[in-house]
Amino acid sequence: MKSFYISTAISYANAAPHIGHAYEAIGADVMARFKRLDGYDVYFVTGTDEHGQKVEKSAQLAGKKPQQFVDEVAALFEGMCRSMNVSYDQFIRTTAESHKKSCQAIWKKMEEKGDIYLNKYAGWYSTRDEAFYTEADLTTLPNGKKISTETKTEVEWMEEESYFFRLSAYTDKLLALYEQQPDFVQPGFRKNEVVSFVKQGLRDLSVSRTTFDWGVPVPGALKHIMYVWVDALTNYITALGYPDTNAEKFKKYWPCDVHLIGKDIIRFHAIYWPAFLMSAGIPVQKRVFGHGFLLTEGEKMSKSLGNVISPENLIVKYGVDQSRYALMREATFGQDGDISYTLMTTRINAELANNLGNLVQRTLSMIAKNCDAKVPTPGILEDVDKALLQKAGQAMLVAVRAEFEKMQFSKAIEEFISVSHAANLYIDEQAPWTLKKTDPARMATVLYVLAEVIRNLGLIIQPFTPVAAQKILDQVAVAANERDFGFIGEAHALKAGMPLPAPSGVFPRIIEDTANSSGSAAAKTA
RNA sequence: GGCGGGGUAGCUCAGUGGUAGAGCAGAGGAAUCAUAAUCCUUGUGUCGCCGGUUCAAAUCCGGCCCUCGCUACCA
Repeated sequence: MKSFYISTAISYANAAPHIGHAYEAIGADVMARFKRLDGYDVYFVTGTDEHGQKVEKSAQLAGKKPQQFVDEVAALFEGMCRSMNVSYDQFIRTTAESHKKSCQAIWKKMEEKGDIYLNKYAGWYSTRDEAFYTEADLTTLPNGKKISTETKTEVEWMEEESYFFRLSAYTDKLLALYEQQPDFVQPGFRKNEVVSFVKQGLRDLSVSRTTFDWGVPVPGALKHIMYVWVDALTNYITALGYPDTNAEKFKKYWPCDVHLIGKDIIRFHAIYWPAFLMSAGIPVQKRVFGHGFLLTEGEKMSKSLGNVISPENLIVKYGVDQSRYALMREATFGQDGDISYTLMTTRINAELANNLGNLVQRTLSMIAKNCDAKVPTPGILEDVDKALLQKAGQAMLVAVRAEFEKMQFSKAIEEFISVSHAANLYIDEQAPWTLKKTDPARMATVLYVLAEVIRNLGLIIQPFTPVAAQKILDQVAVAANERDFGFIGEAHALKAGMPLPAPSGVFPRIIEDTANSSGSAAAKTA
């Protein structure tokens, strides 16, 4: 069985999860579910990045021990994933003992390779910004003092003993990697950015700190704490059992098929991480996909603007499946996307409720009333019937699969929504309510074809709306073990005469409370 | 400043040489099985601006304007 390993970035555990975390987790989940249904042995990892100075400080501010603090934050992230029905196989935390061992092991490998050396890290440091600046970022004032051009804060020259990673030695190897694996960084425009960055030439990377304690100690130099990115990136192999490269999971799933991350951390994943892996003698991952950010009405969400759309609010307003669908549908994955309650409500109503939900409802209720609540017995299929079945069968799977390969989830949705539209058109043209009086046998054929289309649609939507999909499949009496994509298409068509349960609505229309359109409209129950 | 994207119907976008397209929103109609859902019809838009190449340009070339991203050690 082909394997497929997908990871999200591990979320930095200094604050509670927000919609961006949910977006990434759902994107990875949709992909993971698709691959499982499409016959892959999938391993899906998400988790939290719990070390570093910021966590240490946030814990202090909260009056808590760092470990207690991250325990609580990690629980929030895990809870968010569960509430969004994210089917991860492992939730990894960087404070786990196994992870420290893994980090120290990869460090030693890089050291053995000769890529780690001790030196001084020196630069212009702003205490207020907690950041180093390069000469180019600074403005010299008339009095000779230097300030950050952007933040206007004063900087001072700092020197700190630090271990360095010989990143400069990997410039050519990385460029060769991007050349040999054209899809290594996606979307393509991100790859261009990465390549042009690397082409400038890479400087060695400071990979340890001595100014705080909350992290993984450098082996043999305990006052040094590993730079958080060495720590964080290594989670992807810790999760598979590293440093035991003979571990069953490691052998089965590494190299990772896709690291799904936000566009802001592409450099770490597309440059540092493969360099670390090459240094440590570990095969590099196959792909890095940087998704965009969610905006609302063209603006960043922020508490001060009061325009924050939270995962919890989405679930309350729309339900889990609909929220997942709206997020995956509204934005082109890879680019920034604009979401708002207005846009999402419109989308959910137009596509899930009116188009797909109503197709299921109108078909199944006709079958319940006119076909003895059983899968109708079809007569000879006409060309229109065959055409629709074909469109809803293998052809749909092939088209959707092609979009998943590119992680173009919104396009994948368009593919099956167009099938649903075709089915609605077919009903209107065939008018089974008229055939009921003129040609009941033909009516049975039409309703059979529709039920079969609904079966295929129920199968294909599972990655996006897993719960609703199960309800639909239950309503057309599809056995629990016949719900993977191998069952899409005519070879596994519904058997006439199977008794069907009473139909009930799956995707209710969202009724906006006009008095408070941005807040708490309720979904009418079906 | 350098490099790279974009600028097409009210909105989101597709369209890389040959009479401008889709979805949503709006308007009209049909139908009535269904979640006031469905289906059909309906788009005269200076295709950012100026100039050039061509029989022919949204599509190629040059210039300009606007906008977005990247331009290393917080993550």
